[in-house]
Amino acid sequence: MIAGMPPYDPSAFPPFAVTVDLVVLTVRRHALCALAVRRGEPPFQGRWALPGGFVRADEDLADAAARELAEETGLHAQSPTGPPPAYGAHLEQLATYGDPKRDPRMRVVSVAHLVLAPDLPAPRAGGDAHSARWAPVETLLDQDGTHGRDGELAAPLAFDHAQILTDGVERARSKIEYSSLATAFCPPEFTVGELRRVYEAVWGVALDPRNFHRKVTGTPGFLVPTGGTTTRQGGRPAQLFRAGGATLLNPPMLRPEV
Amino acid sequence: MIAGMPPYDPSAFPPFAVTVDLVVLTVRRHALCALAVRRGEPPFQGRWALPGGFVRADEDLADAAARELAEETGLHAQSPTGPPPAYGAHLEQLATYGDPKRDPRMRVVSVAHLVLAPDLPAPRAGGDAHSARWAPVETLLDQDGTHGRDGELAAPLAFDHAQILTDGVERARSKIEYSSLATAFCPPEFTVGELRRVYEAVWGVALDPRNFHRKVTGTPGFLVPTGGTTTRQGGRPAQLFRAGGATLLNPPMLRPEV
DNA sequence: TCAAAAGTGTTGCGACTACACCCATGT
DNA sequence: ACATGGGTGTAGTCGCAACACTTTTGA
Repeated sequence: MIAGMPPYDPSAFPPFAVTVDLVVLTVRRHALCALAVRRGEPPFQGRWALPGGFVRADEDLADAAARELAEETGLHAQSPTGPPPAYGAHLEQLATYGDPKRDPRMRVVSVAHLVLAPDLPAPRAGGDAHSARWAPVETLLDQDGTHGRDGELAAPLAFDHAQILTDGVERARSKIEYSSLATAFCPPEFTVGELRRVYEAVWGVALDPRNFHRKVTGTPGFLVPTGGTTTRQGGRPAQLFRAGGATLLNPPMLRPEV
Repeated sequence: MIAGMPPYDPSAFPPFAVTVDLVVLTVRRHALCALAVRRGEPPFQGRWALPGGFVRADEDLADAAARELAEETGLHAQSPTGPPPAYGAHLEQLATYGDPKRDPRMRVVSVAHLVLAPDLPAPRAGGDAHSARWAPVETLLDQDGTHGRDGELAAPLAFDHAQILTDGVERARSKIEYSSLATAFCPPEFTVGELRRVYEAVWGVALDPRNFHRKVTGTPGFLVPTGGTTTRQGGRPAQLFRAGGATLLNPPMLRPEV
């Protein structure tokens, strides 16, 4: 790049603002939910949006995303490289959105990041967010308010955030197929049934509990038994597991035909 | 994003330059090759780098990438959405690189794009590139010059371009597994054997010709026979095909174990 | 005693691997 | 004739879907 360009001159390139936006996903009450914040000022005042903010002068993109995440949720994010999070969220870069008209005020390029988090207490409205909440992805993307049980959320998301959220959800849906990332939605210790309900919520399908159990316990490195059991789901006590070291699942989990 | 920020003030956010860098891959003489340009000025003067350049003030990121591609190769790129290219390259966003120190002169955020192109005549050193050439990926990433038959290319790529190239190659390797994108490396009409040699070059493995033939011709929408035949590879005449409409392969092509 | 969830066994099927074998051309 | 690559047939294996069945708790 830059080969043959004149020496760097501030007027030689157009001014850009660079931000990070976050698609923070979790599973609550059998539904895939995303973190949304309400905008306190124009444009799109009063509308819901994805959390995010400016990248600072000497801050890497992933650091900016982790900082915004901590400000909004208190979560400590795990960097893209490295083992699955102990009890923190998974963070990875999603995509970059730079349509010249995506922000009416000026040229903003936003590097979207995807976060997968376990079910958390209500988000703390920390930092500069006027209010924040978890909302089912389906509701946030339901632009017509067709399922309008929650009129407050019926309006479409600000900016191009509906597209960003759609892309993030699709990334999450495909990544849990061939990686062990679904465990990022679970608490540190969890049962096979709880993990299965994560897959069912993210994919929006029903899975056979028996075959699912055999598949995940038979995949080396996916799950490690902790020795404990729990009956918090009712019924016969279930073994507790934590995430194993494997990150890539081979063979992958199979998403049923649509 | 931006919720609660003060009204936009040019001094309220740090100045960024935004560029696009291109990982342009093709298959030449049974080897996966990438387009590299030689830098004409510091930093990294004389070193090889990925092609790229500044995003213009009113230009979308994908448009900037397509413009740079045309300037370097004359290729007309196909946008990410839409059917496979007739005879143009496939273009998609790869990832964004924003380490504060990745360019010693100033803060540059680069949105890397991946291009898959058929084998082309020698690149025209158009635009501002002092010189450009195709080089085997293995050579470009061989930082020690261990395979140093080409001393000129032995030095590592400029900036963080070795990382970007590595990421692009890995994306290409995984995407041809579950999509029909390998056809983007082929001319408009091609034989099953030619397509197989693409997979072999990109993955660096040998595939069974008989099973490969059955698999690709048996996947609906992957290949469409044109009716013609060719003997350009020698031996018995082979049917010619063009890329079909399918973009996702189900079941996927299987990459042999490593 | 019953509901609920966990876990195991078994059968059939679809897709793959490996390889034997035939086909049609250029030299 | 023979080398070269194209293309078909077939047997064994692996992994999954489907579902019958047993286990262990709480109410």
